[in-house]
Amino acid sequence: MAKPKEKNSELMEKIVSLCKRRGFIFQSSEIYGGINGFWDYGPYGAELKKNVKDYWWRCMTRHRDDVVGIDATIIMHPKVWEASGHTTTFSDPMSDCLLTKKRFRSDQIDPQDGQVYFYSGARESLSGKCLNEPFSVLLGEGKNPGSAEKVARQYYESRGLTDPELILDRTEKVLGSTGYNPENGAQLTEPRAFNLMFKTYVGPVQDEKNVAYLRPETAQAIFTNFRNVQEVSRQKVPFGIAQIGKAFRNEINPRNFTFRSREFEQMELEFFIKPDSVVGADADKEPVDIGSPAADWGWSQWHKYWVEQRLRWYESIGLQRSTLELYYQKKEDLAHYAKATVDILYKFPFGTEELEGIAARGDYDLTQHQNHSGKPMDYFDDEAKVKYVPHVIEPSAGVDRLVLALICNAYAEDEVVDDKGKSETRTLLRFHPRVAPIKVAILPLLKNRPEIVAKAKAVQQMIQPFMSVFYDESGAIGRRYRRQDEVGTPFCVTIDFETLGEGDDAGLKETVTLRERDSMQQRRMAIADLLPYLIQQIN
RNA sequence: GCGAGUGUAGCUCAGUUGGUAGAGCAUCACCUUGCCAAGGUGAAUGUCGUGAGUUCGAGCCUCAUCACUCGCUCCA
Repeated sequence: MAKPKEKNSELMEKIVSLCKRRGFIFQSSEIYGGINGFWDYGPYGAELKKNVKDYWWRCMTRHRDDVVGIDATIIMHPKVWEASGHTTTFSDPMSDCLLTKKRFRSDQIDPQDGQVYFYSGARESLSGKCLNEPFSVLLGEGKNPGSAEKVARQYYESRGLTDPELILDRTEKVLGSTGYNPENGAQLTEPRAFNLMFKTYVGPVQDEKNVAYLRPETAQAIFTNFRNVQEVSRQKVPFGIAQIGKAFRNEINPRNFTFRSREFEQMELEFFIKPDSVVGADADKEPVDIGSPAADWGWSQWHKYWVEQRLRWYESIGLQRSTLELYYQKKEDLAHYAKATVDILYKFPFGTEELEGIAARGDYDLTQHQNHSGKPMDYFDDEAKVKYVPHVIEPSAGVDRLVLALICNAYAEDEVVDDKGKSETRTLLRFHPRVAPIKVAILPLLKNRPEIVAKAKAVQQMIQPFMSVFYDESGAIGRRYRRQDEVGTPFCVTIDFETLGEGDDAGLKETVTLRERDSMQQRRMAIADLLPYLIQQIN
């Protein structure tokens, strides 16, 4: 099994290298040695990411009657995070075993009773070298005292002493201690808080009263704005509020390129629905048509609907269903308030990992904010003539993860055989035209023919207002095609003598060669048809 | 956070037992080139991750630090 893994990490290295080389993704603050968990997007990466966000926004808000968008601040009132539960759940106390270095969540260690052996240090019997480092071991009831000594000796050996003689300070009976490794009795470090939220201070004075946090998710601003938005948009439940924005988490260990970053961007929708009791929904009933919402849908049907909507969306930007996996979170793993959560995973080279989570969260969030703020979050339903706190379905996607998935998915190495029969590798990114950073490259066949160059520039100017265009006149035409392949440009347009009406076939005047990236096929197209064709391809 | 590994030009890497740095590709200019890269000529490029130490002298040795990769851990 080691072999495919190695192959995958090689693939990942090639992708990372391409990202750097062609200007998709750079390490943040690189000239200062970089900073762990932060990444920048270069020219092509920024275009790609922007295309992804724009397309999500278009599909989720503008193309729908029942979703509106907001754009909220990153820093919010600290009570927001108390209500959401992040202040408590995002700071787990952790302790490490001094001997094995294994890490424990302090609140999950079973309390133990027994005798604690306190050592003040140890000395080497041969050299007399002394180490005055205190260490203690908890000996469970009815255990051989020798085992405590054994653990202590191992500890001092790990600190560089050979054949250490223990210096016992004292022993003490304890009850319900969580300060020792339940597996070997070795002392744990003091619990340290692992606060996953970035802390900052509002105002110039750094006082505990001014503490605020950078949001760990964008969703909470949707809940806090629920009443405002519902009123001004004149939306009726069911309806949704969408938002795209930065979020921050002090990840313990950022990994896998941009996949787990400390600063990242989310695309979140909170879709508010009527409680099942109001519509008389049966959670076990399958929706008749998963694509068309019905009046009697409850949380279960809406949840399935959004999973399907999101899958279709991923397909529409080139992530085939075969590259995705659905993970239905197990009951015991669900947060206590969640009714169901489905993760959409992508098969990355480094493993199958989450792109988006679609959670049915009941009325937990609005109720929490209602309780903490004292402001009503309920909604009067004109049709049903009842008041209720809406329930919510939350499709929450990571933009940076998706961008990385799109790059991984697009990366391909083709074997191409040239006319001399020599085979070579063609590296390309098969981006869907919708997300490709450059839509079309304009290439004059020869750069030393002013008429061709002038015509190419005219074509460029015609297209430029409508999409990202790249003009390139340097080097052989084949090389320029390959350069575009490597950044995923779906179309190349070449201007030649025929375009000018100077070729053998005068009928080709005002036509260009349109070369398609994936098939490398070329065809002749009238300049007049070019723009409508391209616009249709990228929308 | 722990353990192991890596860090030399934009990228991939070479650099002998310590003697003030090289290749290929890429880039730029000019020429060439009539549709799938790597033809010619020329040019630019690095405080060898960063900081300290040992040394007459460090890319090479020592320590620290930062970043990346892998494994553990973590992942509301």
